[in-house]
Amino acid sequence: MASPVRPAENKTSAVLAARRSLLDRGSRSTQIADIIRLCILDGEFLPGARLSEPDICSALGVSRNTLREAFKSLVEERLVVHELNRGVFVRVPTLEDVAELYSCRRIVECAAIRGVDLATANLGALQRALDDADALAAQEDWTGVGNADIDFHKAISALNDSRRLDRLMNDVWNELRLVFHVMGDPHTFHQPYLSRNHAIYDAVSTGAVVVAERMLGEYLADAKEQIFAAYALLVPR
Amino acid sequence: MASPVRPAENKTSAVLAARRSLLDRGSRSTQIADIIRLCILDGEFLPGARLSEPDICSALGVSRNTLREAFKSLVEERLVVHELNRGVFVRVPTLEDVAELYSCRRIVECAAIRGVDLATANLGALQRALDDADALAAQEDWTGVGNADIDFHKAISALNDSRRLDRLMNDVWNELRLVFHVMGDPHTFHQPYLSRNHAIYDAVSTGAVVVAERMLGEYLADAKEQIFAAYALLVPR
DNA sequence: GCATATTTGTCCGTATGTATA
DNA sequence: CTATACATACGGACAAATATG
Repeated sequence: MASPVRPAENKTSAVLAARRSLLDRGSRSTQIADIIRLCILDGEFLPGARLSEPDICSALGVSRNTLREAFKSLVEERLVVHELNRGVFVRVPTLEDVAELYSCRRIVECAAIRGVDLATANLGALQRALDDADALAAQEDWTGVGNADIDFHKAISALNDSRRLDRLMNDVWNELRLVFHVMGDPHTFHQPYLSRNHAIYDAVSTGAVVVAERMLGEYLADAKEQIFAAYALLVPR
Repeated sequence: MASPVRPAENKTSAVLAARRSLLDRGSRSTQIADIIRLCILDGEFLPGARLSEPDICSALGVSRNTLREAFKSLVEERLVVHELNRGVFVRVPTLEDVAELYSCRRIVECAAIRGVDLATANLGALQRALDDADALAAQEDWTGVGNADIDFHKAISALNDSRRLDRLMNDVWNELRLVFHVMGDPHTFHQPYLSRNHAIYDAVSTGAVVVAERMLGEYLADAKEQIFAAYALLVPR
């Protein structure tokens, strides 16, 4: 049986490993897409902002071809929109988008709860997200609480055990981040829901899946209503 | 009411209209992606096939840059896979992919049935797909029956009234087409399920959504089992 | 195992069309 | 309306990786 760590063949292996961590992630266009994605999610590029090809090319030191390949990926992820002959812009989600985002959450998260098998399911990620949220709430780090809330609900979706649905929900949360960026102060929205996450977890972990699914459905309906009302004041139509 | 053909303002309008029909669909890379997508779905490029840049460039008369942008979209749609420094290949779905495909179908289609509101829902598309399937079955056009089966189940998903989920399921069906292409004779799988589609429709349209959802769940479990068993003989692992 | 040919990854220059100040 | 800036698309170039004989 192979040892988990092979003896180094020569002194370059460390160097190669270091390069791996940078280059193994894929082609340059993939790396560029990763960088721009982070800038958008962090709010450095806000919804509606134009992503100028010449500016970003010179800033990142890549050619237009490479950048345009990166844009294609981001368009498919719905983080940016491409207007023919006008360029690429960070997406500004519509009210309808918000409604659909919460439809997705309801369908996928509720299906995960409903289908949970306590004999095989690993609830550790849920427990961990709740612990994180509690600790961060004690420090009054509400941004951290918001992120832990997201982790908790991503962990719920992950109970479906489907890489494909994980990817869908990742895209959903990314687009919700755009919504939060439009609304300005994002994470205060999550704080009041912390105790409801605890209640949902308790219900699931004790096998009361029907109760848990109902609570989750109400949670999402309330959250959607709150976001929807606030967002309606900020976007046209 | 506007005439379907507006009076020509000048002689160039016809030329412009002709160009529109080609160009209005988006950038050239988008058009190229559309063409390649159709080739893959039609089985002209089979799973595992390599998509050579020089070959396709010369065949379609576009530059490599444009083609590579098209590839990026198709990668994101999961129709092709990109291997660094090796090129682009039509995806060969794994057994696990098949399982996840049917997980998605179960979750999204069952949610659609469960959430249906007969007061507002439009079941016309379901009825139409069933009528088509019946007519085609009478002609023993089993490929047509298969396509009508797909239409019926896409129409079920569409009851969720979410563009986002429609897109997800479109990608799911595209990937299932890859599975069918690997299996050779695809559409005979659909034929035995025709009567079960009728039963599901009857249950939904009479308001028996709980019954309908159970029947749909069993339908999908059976279909998954059949495909899974056949596919396991054809792909490694 | 090696030398060669092919293919990919990336950049640059440029011509053309489109949008905007 | 003109001028400017920008996006679109092409073709050529070269290094690096891969496939082939």
